Amino acid sequence: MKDCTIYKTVDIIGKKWSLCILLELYKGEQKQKRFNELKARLQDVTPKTLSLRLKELEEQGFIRKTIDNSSVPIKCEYSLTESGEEFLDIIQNIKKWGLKWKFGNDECERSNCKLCQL
Amino acid sequence: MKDCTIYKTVDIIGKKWSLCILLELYKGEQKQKRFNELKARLQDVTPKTLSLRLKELEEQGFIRKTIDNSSVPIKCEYSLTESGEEFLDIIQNIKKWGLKWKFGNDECERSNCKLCQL
DNA sequence: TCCAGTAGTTTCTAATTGGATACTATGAAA
DNA sequence: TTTCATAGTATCCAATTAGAAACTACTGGA
Repeated sequence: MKDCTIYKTVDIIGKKWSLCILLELYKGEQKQKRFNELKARLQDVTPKTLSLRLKELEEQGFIRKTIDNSSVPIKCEYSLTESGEEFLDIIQNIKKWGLKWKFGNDECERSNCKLCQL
Repeated sequence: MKDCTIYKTVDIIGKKWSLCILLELYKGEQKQKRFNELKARLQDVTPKTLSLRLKELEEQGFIRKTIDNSSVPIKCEYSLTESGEEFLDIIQNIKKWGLKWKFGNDECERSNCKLCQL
């Protein structure tokens, strides 16, 4: 059972901030986002946790990190890979499900989600 | 951010056996399944963990528990609710994603998943 | 020289989660 | 009376995960 695809995929993206990070990278015009930018948007995340999750997501191929050392200070930019973008369909369905069955639309209206474009 | 629908839904179903339990309840002809039956099918789960997850899933409305005390010993049967069934679309998409991007089809062929009808 | 902004890391602690193992209670059957 | 099957609990411990707070290293600019 532990070699079940579902089981293994949940191990990768079941952690507290993983899906929110992917969602945050999807939002807005600008698809490249910097560390401090993500930290500011995901209000309650600590730099330690954000750093760990970004590393994991990169290792697992959901996101890529590009380092722009043309200017100073160095800027690191994170963006979705192709597989990460495809995973957003799932996140979208989770949101739809959550809104339908668990949390009223109004909750989402009041929260940051109104900006999430899903 | 913590009132984000995604964040909250992951809190509910991000735990280790939750999705596998839902999947197990979906499989097969017989939609009602008993505790020991689930324990046997989800090979590595301990009764404690299974018990906790079933309670959570019931509280959250994914599954329902019906007690058949007509015969002895009492039989408890678990089955998906309507919202639980709808969540299986998401699980199916997670599986598709996992097979496409992370784990070869062959892995799933070798595992119990070949029986999962997703 | 000191501050600001970049992107994190370090340390310590707390909370959550999961596993191993043994145990409970019920009633029927051998 | 012991055993079996039902459906779990209880206890203890280990591992994982998350958070708070402070700190690092780099360089440019005031």
